[in-house]
Amino acid sequence: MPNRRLFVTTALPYANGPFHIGHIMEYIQADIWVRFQRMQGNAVHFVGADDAHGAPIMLKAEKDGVTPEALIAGILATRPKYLEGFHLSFDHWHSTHSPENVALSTDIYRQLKAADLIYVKPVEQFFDPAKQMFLADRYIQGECPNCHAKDQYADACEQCSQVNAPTDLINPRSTLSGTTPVRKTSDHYFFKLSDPKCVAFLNEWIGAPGRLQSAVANKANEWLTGKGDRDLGDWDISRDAPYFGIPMPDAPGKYFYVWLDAPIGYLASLKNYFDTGKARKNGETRSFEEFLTSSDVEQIHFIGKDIIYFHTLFWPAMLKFAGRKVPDHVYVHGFITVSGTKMSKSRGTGISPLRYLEIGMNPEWLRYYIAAKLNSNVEDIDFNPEDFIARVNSDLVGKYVNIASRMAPFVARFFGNCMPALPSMNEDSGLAAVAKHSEAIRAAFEDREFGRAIRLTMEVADVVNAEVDRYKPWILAKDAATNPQSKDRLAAICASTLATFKALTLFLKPILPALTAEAEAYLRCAPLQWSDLELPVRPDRFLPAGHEFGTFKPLITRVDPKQLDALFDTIKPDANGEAPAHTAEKPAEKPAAKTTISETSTATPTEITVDDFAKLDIRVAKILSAETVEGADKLLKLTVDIGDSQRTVFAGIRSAYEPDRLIGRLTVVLANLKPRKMRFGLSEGMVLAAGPGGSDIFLLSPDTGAVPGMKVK
RNA sequence: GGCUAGGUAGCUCAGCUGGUUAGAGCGUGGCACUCAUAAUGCCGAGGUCGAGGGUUCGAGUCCCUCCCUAGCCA
Repeated sequence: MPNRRLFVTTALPYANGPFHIGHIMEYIQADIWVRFQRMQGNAVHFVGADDAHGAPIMLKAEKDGVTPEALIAGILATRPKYLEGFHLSFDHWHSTHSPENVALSTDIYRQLKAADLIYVKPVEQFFDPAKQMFLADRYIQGECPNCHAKDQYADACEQCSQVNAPTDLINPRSTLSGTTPVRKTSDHYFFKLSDPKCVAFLNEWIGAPGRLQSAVANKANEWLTGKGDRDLGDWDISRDAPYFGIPMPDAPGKYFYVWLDAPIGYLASLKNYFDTGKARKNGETRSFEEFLTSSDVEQIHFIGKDIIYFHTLFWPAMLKFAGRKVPDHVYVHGFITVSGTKMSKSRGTGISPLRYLEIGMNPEWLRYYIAAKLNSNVEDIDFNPEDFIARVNSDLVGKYVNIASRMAPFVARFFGNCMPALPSMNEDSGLAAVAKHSEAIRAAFEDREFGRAIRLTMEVADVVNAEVDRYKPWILAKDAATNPQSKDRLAAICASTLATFKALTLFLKPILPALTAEAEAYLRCAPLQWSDLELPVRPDRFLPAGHEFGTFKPLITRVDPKQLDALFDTIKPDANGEAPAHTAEKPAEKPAAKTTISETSTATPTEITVDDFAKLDIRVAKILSAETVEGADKLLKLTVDIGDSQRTVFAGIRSAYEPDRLIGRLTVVLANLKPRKMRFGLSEGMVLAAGPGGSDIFLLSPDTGAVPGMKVK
């Protein structure tokens, strides 16, 4: 019988694009914890789902010329290759756009209404007459009333950082249609979070010892008590048609705000998991409703720090007053940065998890590295390429795998590839270190202190490597065939080391499922469970004498710095087709300046399809003018004719070309590169050139006969 | 601006309820070893613990002020 029954979720990713590294980090964190729980013999039901509703998806689908359903189905189809690729052991993956979610959302809403926590209030908002829809703040731009900066969104102005209401903006316009929005009133439905019974409940829920990390509880409390500069407000849960979402019952033309049905998607996914029989296969015989209402089930959500508000206030309150089970824990993590810079999808920085897999990098390297940096705090972690290489290569290859690797030849040669008997256990042996640390390692996993778990595990590895050095088995091997004393000592060190290796394999198993499966194959043991390691360690039971090993083969390869170059070299455009702001003119400025490891990049770019290539609008262009740029010693400002229009392009070719020589000549330009604002003006494309830089830069030219505007294909 | 966190060796991070000369890994300098995926072991250098006050017999650890970083403000 399992000791604990856990219902574990990760935050639902928005279905308007593929996973980014932040999603993968969260899933790795949750997956390690889940695998650890399973190794403890606990029953875990680990589910995820796509968050598929809301205006952004509706609008993106419209832009792409597809239905929202087709858009989210396409995204849903991309999920498995990531989940499998990074060994993420979800038991089920579903979508908020599902019958289960409609039923659950509707039901929960009705319960909240019955509990007298829903009311209607007219709200005046901007309305786009062209699109016939209300506009969320992010779709309105205008002039800042304070500093008069143009094209500012409501909220904080980029120039003067004054916070503006959308209705304060001067000359507001809809970014969807470009028209001037009008004010319009409509009824909105509100969830009465400020109701005393909600507040009382949340106070108790947030304050329950051990429920939330202390920093999270502090923050939630601050919101709850209005200790910041704003009181606790009620929650607007309706949106007017047109909206891609779940229709509200008894309210024609109204839909649930996406954030209402999104967390309910946790339950919808679980329900589908039950209804399709997967829960039963996973050992849970009760029905969905029975399971969820039973007090022995722990409901645990892993989320990022950006969505604490929803998960510590609305979500528990909704569940509570809909008469449902409330979350037992919400575990919050920070963001992942890359070389100290914040990840940005639109700027194309960060690491593409797909590219990571495509260029053949081992997913367990990333799992290990992320685990090594994670703790239970809400702290950002940084992906540092040099650090990544050092940790993975020295810990996994140099320490852990090396232990088996240096013993395997002796065992095969002198002991028939079988475990020798372990005569006695020294104070400073690897196994003594195992005994000393195993409980702390277990506790660290439980507490999501993965960095500590790894530190302690590597301490054991250090001890056993030192032990091998003291015994010097390579010297013993010289006369072990004829000298029984040497052979005994050799047996002792082999046995101690291999038993320790097995324990290390167990410790690393939640983090490195595939690698440790290989190690288990070498050890010829059943899948390791935490209970295999009884304390005090009994080598005769943990790894008995006479047990035969498999053939040892290298378990993992080292990270090649060139792979990291390849990872950062060509950052793929994201699903929106937005290319990263790479421009030919400033090769030295790209992040690779910090992230390049090897001097010469010989990375092989991944294959792309014809469709990928078709996204590039490469054209023949005629250079109409060329001039130097004041204050930029590498740049030339070019005006080019690309057939249907003229463009200004800044190109970093000054070191190789005199401006006068360029005027009138033909070259090749990437015309649909996202315009980039530079200090000297807007660059609206990229001139294509080859060469390492300096005086060795060579502009491309078409053969005679080409005219400006011709597309390269 | 208010609030919540964080600022410890070149890098990444530990330091529990205050207690002797502040730790680890990586990197780095030297030595040893050669079984092992040039892996391993030993020795060393390297920190005014963001700054300044205060409490205390004693503070990285508690209190106050300030500086910097990240995030939240629905």
